[in-house]
Amino acid sequence: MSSNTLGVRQAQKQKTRQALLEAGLGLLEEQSLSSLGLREVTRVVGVAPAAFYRHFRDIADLGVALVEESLGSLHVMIRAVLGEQADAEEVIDRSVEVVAAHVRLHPAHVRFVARERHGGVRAVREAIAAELARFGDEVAEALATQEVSDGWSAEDVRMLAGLYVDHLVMTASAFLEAPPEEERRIADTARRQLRLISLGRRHWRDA
Amino acid sequence: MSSNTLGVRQAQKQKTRQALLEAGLGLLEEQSLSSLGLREVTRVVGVAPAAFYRHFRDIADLGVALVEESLGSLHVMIRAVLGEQADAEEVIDRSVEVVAAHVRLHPAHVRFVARERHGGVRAVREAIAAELARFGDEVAEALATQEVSDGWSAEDVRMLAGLYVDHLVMTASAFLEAPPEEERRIADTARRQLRLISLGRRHWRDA
DNA sequence: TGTACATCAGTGAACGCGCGTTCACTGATGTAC
DNA sequence: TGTACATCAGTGAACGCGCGTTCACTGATGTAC
Repeated sequence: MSSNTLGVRQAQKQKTRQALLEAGLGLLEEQSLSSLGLREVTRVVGVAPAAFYRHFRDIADLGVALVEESLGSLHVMIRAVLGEQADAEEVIDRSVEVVAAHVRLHPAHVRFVARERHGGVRAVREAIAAELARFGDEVAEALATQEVSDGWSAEDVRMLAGLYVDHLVMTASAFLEAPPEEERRIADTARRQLRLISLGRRHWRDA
Repeated sequence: MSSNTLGVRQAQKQKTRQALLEAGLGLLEEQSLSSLGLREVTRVVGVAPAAFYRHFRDIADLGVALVEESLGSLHVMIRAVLGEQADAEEVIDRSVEVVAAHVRLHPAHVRFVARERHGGVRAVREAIAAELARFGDEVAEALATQEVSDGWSAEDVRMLAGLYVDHLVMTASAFLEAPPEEERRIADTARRQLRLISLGRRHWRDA
């Protein structure tokens, strides 16, 4: 075993773990984490129920792992959008496009986060809250560097970031639940809402 | 049996039905509807499991009944706040107070709506969506009568109403999850967010 | 008011089933020499 | 390179348990006369 590759055993273990995560995510499209069964998950993967315990303490533990997998990618994505110095209108258009694309690419992850954000498993709720708070901090950081934020208190910038994060989650979940023919309408509403928020932002200092 | 009172039998049936709803709501504080068991509910009420079927077809059916109970009262409440012609700042303060009071008074109902809005039971998700859409329509109606909305398209007013409804649900759920000492901070953030939205609203026509 | 019959909310026993967890095990992979 | 031993991911059988649903029933309430 070389130093930079996993041994065959480790690699196989990771593969099984990943398969359990994917099976769980798939089964969660039609139920909540608090009703997901350990045997259901292992049945889909094709391993014995007892094998589950080699990877997770229980289903809640698997849920926490899914949180990291689901929200890890968001950071990079939105920072790329917000980081660019561009016209406000362009940033709004790109943001909504990025959200729509993300939902199309990772529907199960998005559903998982929306569903379990207020779901019945405390550990998972807390993991999502922590991850979204971290995400909000990053958005705030990006917003703070923009000209429009001159003279804003850190608290106010963070409040605005919270508004954006909540709006993002709402929009993503709206894309998810809607039939394809409603996608344009949802994107349009999301853009107008962002435009209104952006307008309020530009007049915040004068108020 | 007189014409305006229920017979003893009907009255007793309603009492049991209500007890089942309350027991279900109580049990949902620590789990999701999709894992709630019919036997759990009847056990709390103290009736035989089979008695459940005299009132609901299954647990999803009980969930739909809980939606109506949970969201029926909102309409009256917020219309009272928005109906008054008052200073924007006053309306914001009163709105946040009303939400905080509602959460304090009906925490279980609020938790239920937040949790099952994106939960694992389709019929309940759809019932909540329909109820919130109806609520959004009412808010839009109230907004349309205000001076600030002069020159707004119906679509734009509805978009703004959606923003308010989502914000309300988010704020209610934030109050719910937070410890008492954070209530002031949450209320403060909610007020500032509403202030920013209100600001964007006032400048919408000029944009 | 009194009687005879109908209704129906709630009972309690029974059913087959899938659940989470435990345990000693197997056999491929890893390590030391 | 070859050998002897250690590790440990996954097995398969077993357990006790609570689940949703069915059914014929009981007895209080309701209705007709």
